[in-house]
Amino acid sequence: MKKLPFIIIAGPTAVGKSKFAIALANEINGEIISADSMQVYHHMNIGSAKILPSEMGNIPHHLINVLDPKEKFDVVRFQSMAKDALHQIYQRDRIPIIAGGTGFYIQALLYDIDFTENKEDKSYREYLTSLLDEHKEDTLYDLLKQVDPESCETIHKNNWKRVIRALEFYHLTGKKISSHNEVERQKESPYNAIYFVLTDDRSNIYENIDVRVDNMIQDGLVDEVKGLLKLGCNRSDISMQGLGYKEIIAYLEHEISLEEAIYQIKRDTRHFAKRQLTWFRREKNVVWIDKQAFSYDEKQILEYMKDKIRQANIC
RNA sequence: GCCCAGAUAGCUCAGUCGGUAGAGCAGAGGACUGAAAAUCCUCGUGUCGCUGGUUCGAUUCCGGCUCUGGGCA
Repeated sequence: MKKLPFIIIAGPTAVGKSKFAIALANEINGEIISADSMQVYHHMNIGSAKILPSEMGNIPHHLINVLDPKEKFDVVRFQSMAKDALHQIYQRDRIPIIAGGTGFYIQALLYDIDFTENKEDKSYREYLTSLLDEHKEDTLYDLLKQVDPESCETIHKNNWKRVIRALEFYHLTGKKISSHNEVERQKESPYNAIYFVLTDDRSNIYENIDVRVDNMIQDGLVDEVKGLLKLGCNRSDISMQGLGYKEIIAYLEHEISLEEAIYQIKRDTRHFAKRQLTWFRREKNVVWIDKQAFSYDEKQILEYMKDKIRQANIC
């Protein structure tokens, strides 16, 4: 049975992924699935650097503007929504192009990682978090040592989110997350995929970020955040943990100056871009596209992508 | 013009009771399998402003100079 086609265009923030995704979609009869944890939300246009409907051409975009900012969004939800979108696209006999910067989400979809094992248990997570609040992180780590010592070898003591998740996983399934991960890691993708990572000279990426953040402020980021607060959003919402949102909230609550908020957004976005690159570097079989190596010639880059897609016999 | 305080890593600064120096931030690398725009780990040699002097030895003490703040005229 022939595997289904699956094209990924990833890369750090502000390299211009969406533009290439649209251009490619036009040429190969594609539709775009966004792999972005913030662009899924309504009312978060400026800070998430969402493309405007007018920029989408006639290309259908999935997973953009589909959730209320009060709603939770995570890998599992992404995976299930993205799979729905995939089925629709295959039914129309078109090619899915997964575009975005959230490597974790892309991985979950590409390898069809299994997350279905358990339901949620809020009270247990709350209990674990309360240990943290009482500064009993040693107790937390000791719990994990008893239950899943292998995980303690890979999860650092200070990484409380992962320590809590590992404990939670054991609590809910009676199995070690370390062995679960071991199994999932072996998985081969069910798709006939090609994984492009668009990149650029580091200093150019950083410059683009600075310019982009300044533009966001000019375009009214502060008002956008004010509006979100009026809708009832607050710091505890996942959506409000996004870059540009948490800092502006801190500014609006008089914790920092606007100047400081802008500085932090730029700095943290730079850190984020760096982390994204770390992720893609360790991903296997990635086709790197350094814009500089193509002298920033978009046509040339597009041709290169099409060649690679043909060579890989994707479509 | 005079007085005072500074001058040390890209930035902000600490320190060396004289034996050539260290934090935070920035920056770099890494991890990540139900918060991922999240969370976490690792990495610090630089004419210690310039120039004389004292000393076995000065970035550290003393003098002069330059620059930067602040004050007095």
